[in-house]
Amino acid sequence: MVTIADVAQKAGVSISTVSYVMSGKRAISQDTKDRVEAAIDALEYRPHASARSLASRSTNVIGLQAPLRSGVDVHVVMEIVAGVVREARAHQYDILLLTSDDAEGLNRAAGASMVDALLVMDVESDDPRIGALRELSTPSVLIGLPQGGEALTCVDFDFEGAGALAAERLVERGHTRVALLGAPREVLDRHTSYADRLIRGFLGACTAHGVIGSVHPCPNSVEAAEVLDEVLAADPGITGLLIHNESALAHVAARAAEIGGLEVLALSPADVSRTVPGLADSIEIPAEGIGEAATEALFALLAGEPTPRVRLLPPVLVSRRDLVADAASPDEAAAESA
Amino acid sequence: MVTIADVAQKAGVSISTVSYVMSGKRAISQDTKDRVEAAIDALEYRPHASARSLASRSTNVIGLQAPLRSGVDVHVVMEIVAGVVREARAHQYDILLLTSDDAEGLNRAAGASMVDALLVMDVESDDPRIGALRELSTPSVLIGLPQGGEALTCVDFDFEGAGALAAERLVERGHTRVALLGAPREVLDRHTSYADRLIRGFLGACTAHGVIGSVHPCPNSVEAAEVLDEVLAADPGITGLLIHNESALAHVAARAAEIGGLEVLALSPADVSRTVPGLADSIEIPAEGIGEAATEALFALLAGEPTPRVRLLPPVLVSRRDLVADAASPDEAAAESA
DNA sequence: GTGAAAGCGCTAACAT
DNA sequence: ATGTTAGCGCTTTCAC
Repeated sequence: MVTIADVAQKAGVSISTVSYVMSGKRAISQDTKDRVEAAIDALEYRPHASARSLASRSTNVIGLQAPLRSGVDVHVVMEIVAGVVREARAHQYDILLLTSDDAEGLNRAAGASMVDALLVMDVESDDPRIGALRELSTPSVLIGLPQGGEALTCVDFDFEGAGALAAERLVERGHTRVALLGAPREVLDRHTSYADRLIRGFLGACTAHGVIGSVHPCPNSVEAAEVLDEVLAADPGITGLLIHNESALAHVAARAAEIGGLEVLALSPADVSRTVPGLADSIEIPAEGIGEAATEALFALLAGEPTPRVRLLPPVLVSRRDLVADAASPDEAAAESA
Repeated sequence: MVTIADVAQKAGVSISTVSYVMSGKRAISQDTKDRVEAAIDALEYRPHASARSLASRSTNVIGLQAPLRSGVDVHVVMEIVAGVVREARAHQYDILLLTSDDAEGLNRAAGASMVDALLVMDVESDDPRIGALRELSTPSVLIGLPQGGEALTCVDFDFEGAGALAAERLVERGHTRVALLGAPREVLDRHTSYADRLIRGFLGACTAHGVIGSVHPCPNSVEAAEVLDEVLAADPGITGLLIHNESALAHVAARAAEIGGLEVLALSPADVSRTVPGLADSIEIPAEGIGEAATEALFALLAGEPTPRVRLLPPVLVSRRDLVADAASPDEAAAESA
């Protein structure tokens, strides 16, 4: 293995000079710098990550707890992770995917100094990890917005606002009875932060506008279509729907088209809703943007820069026409909707 | 921060004794061991990962390159990763999710001694990373089975066998013209290893049995149903179908049911095909098992144990009846099909 | 502008 | 059965 001493020797300088050339933490003559860099290239020197982190007390690694369990919208999770990864790479950081998704996993990673910071996904409204994070001196960001989490930095999509926006839109279009077909029962039962907030926003706006809104769990499968049947059987007056379930979306939309007289709004990543016919407007979940924003916030924390304790990405209503235009020419459509 | 010296002092022993108590690498009297363990608990001591890895020359971290790009079956990727994570945790390893998915990313992780081993997903038939891995002394396992990859350890599902099994099954059921609706065009164009092998197995068996088989790329959306229309328009004699595309599956199956006279076989994770009605038999992709098997192989390599250079998980045909029974009572059905 | 050397916290010889 | 100590490869004072 090539060490910094090998580089120093080859360049005819001291070890510390090599270190300073790499870090740029002190002025180096151009000549020396050139020789050192030549030696680094020639030897294909790669600093030993552990040695560096032991000496510098930082790892350039972010710990990430991501939900690999079932029930979650797999697409959304993947895109969030992709956003995290992209932003991390831009800062020369790597991602440690923590293998245990509880509070102990966070303590372990932080306690063993494996990471500089922690990113926690899929936070539940009352999550035991929140307490653990608060005790830790390791900076952290939650992707989600739990009840007692206000002491921590939280980044997420504004699900409450999205629920309200959807309800208002349906009201605007003349519907007086509306329903939210949401996550599967297991996710609702777990009181996943986003599901709770979406429901709150949706029902709140319904109440505010004096329309009747209802919420229904929805399985991740074709049976979702049957849920729609049941919902309509129970209340045939329902004409406006909001679907927040990636795997159910196409099935429910298809069934709604068969039935007729229904307006279906989707809440999903743009690339998912774009492929589903029969939708009216849709609200985009900027999944990759969430991952990016959360990671940005983490770096701000790490840099000691001021960061808002809560950042919610705003919901945007996209009309079906724009969605189609989007697919044809992304740039124009983006400019238009801006 | 609590260090090993703090523990040693509190327990009244030397630091090496503490180290040996933790590693179990030499005999320690029960009394000493008790005192050390008490001190560790009392101080909540966590060994510094970098210090340990610098001294021991191993990190207890596996580097993973996972495809976060589009086109792949997101479910399958997530389940494979879940399998990797589970198996890694069982061995006290963590996962470093590499943020660049090229050969340089592998060189960087290995060169900087960030990982003890590498796991590479989504390998293409002719992948530049194969050469990079071969140069590296870091052990690695590919999830996939590329052309020139035989020098490396490869673990995957036997897609070629699955293609053949599917074709044979369709032949058995009397079909003489069969079609494979597979991955989206972008995946086929990339010559992703699994797509290539599936096609080879499917068409090979067709030829062997003297039936006419064809292969069609399939978009990840409802338009998949239209692909089916086109395929049948081009050759109305086709009566047997194999679908290998998670997001297209439900749509194609639904359209096939409308059309009638078709037999649809699915190749997908069990929990996906289970939710789709109208399927005949299905072949399960044991996604989590792939991740597990690959990680097992990696640990065998790490331990210097002999490992087969190629391990392919065998395809199993599951009849629709068992799928349904499965959902009702997993244990019984498992026993039955065993 | 550069070098020497003292750690960072641990493991694993080499002691006894 | 336990202790002493020399590194592991780097960063960062201090010194010039």
